[in-house]
Amino acid sequence: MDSEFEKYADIVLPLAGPVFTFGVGGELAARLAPGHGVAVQLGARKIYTGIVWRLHSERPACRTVKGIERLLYDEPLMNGGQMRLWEWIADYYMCSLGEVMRAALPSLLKPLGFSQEEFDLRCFRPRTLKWVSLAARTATAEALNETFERLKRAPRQYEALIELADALGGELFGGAVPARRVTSDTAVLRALEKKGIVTVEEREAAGPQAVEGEFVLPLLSEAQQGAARQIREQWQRLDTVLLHGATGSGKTEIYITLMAEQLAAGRDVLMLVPEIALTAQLIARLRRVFGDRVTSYHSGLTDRQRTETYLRLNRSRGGEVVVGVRSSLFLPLRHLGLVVVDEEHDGSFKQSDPAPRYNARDCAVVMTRLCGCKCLMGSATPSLESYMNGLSGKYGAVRLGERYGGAQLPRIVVSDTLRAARRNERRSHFNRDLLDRMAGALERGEQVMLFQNRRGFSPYVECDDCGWTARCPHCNVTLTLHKSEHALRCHYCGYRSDVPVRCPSCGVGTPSPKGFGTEKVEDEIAALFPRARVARLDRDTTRSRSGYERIIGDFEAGRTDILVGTQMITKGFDFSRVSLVGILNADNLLNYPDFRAGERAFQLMTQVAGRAGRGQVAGEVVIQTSQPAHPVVVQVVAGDYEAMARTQLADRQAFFYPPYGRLAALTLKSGDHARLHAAAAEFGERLRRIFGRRLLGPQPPAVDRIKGEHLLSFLLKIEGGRSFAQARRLLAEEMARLLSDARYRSVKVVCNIEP
DNA sequence: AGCACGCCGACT
DNA sequence: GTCGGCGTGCTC
Repeated sequence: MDSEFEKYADIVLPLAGPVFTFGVGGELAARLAPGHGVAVQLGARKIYTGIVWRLHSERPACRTVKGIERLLYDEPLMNGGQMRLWEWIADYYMCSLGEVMRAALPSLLKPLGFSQEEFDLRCFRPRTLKWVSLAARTATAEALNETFERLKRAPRQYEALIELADALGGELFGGAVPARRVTSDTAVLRALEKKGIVTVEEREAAGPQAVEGEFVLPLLSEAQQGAARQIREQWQRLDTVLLHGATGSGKTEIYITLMAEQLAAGRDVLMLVPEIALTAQLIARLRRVFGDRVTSYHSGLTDRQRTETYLRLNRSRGGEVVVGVRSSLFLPLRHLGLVVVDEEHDGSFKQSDPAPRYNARDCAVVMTRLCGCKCLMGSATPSLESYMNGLSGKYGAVRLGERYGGAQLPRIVVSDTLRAARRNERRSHFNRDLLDRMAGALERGEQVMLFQNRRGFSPYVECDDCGWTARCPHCNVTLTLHKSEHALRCHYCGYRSDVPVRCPSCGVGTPSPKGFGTEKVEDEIAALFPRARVARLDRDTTRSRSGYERIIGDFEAGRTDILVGTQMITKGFDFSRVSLVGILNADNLLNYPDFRAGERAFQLMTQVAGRAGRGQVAGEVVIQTSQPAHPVVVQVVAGDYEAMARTQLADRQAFFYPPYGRLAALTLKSGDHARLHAAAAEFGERLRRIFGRRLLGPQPPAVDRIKGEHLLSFLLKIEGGRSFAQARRLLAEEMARLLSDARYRSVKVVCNIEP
């Protein structure tokens, strides 16, 4: 096998490991190019998909070098810009190219670990259609007439031939039509083929074709036109611009206008959105403007659909509009002119598990350099990182003030839960302030949204006698009660158990639900407003894609009056009949133990508040909290983003948190508690010798046992001005040293860059 | 990812 | 005595 190849190819395989080098021989040597998808054998018998990364003539230093099995597609699966992006991600986020490959390619394009025969079956094959044409010797008027004579005794074939002649019109020779226009019976077709009357060929089913023609662009208000003009101006000097515009100020119309300009120049546009949740309404809107050019890409599609999209875009000649979640960053658009990152502050652009732990928003900025495109970020509540980049001049910054279409910003009321309780103005989890307003809104035929940042019925159950709480056997967390399932569930590992009737600890008391989640809110609201139609939107009710669409559809059409939900309801929905939004418990947003808690609480509350009063009715928002004087609450009420940014940035600066420093979060995991601690102590000591006080930890994270593994974490803060690249290099060296230590074999290390 | 290799527990 | 559990390490 190892007959010394003249050429070698570094192949990226979808594994955590390094690239492997395979030999290139025979006719492949002339055809193979970087970016090509190939099949290679790894180990004794399994076949894997790989990407040709680099061609060279250095024989790797290993015993045997295998040859590449075969080329999978004639065209390379990715272009140079894409390859440089993968490399940047692997370097910056400290992962392998193989891990990037896993995130980047739909799985039909990367079958892995199958036997030869199985592999061929799993490989993507484009859908084909049968096309029929007249065989050469039948393709004249006389020959055809003779053939009809011959077929008198086969009426079905006769009929099919008539259909074919009809469909071909004058073009008897060389013309072809889809087989189903001729006959629906494949036996008839086969008979005709066997007699040599027609020829049948498989043709790849044509994907959607880009349409030409004018776009019907939205009319921009004066403020919007001004913003669009400023963005264009800023793009003269800078690749990335942040558009900071209040909810409902009409950012989407600006995106559309700027997107259209790119399309007119023959370039592609990519629009990144936080979740599929958001895409439906947006896609519909974009389709009204750009028609069939719009393609969506998200996890709700089948693998085949994603693969078809990938391959179609790979061949596209420009003019594509792609709307998608973070992984659409990897789609092979060759003429990328603009990446729009909508709701850029949203945390779901960052993948936290598994590797690559990349942030698609930050990658979009890098892509401006790698692909020569522009980036436009939009948010009503920009991340402090982006805001700061706008201030410092690294990004352009454009502010869009007023609400679109004359709609008023909602009035925000803070309702003190402790005071309400003291005055006996609280029924279960609702202050009278909120209930009265809800009653009013419902009476006027308006809709209400209630936000509770916790799913399930109650986050824990506790014995009233002895204080026992139900806990997960695999994770160090309490189990959440899901009443409709009659089960306790772990939100970390999915463990389920029955709800105990008697306390398993003291055997006397009864465990009762404490705290509240969306399910309980739904229950109680239904009891308090028996005539209202209540629905719930969270991860539990949207397991199935149809569930999600039904709930949203019902609410949109007014078949539901009150919608209770988690973060899911905060994102970009445009329901014109919602006049009241309630934030049921702002406390657990404000008290979240994280340096971003303040920023996130502001963003979340502002985003939820933005759901109210988007139509003609004025909107109102009620925030229930025990800390009405909390600065973040005050800033939300005043709609004062800048004040929030000032106070939060002051805190960040004092402790070198982003944007004044960069973070790497390290987590050590092991089933063996003692070994974990020993490894962490040693690892920590070595890192501290390098990084000094820039290293925090080891400390147990908020949840220090997940799926039976104990966790310890470190946080590395590299202040601005110090080389983060150098820090990552040193960190990688220490991680490698820890991994190679035989004593700590069972310990795993996860590194999350800019968590 | 898959698989072979290797070292400790309940069975024919 | 062996079958088999999964922890560990390697695959060009």
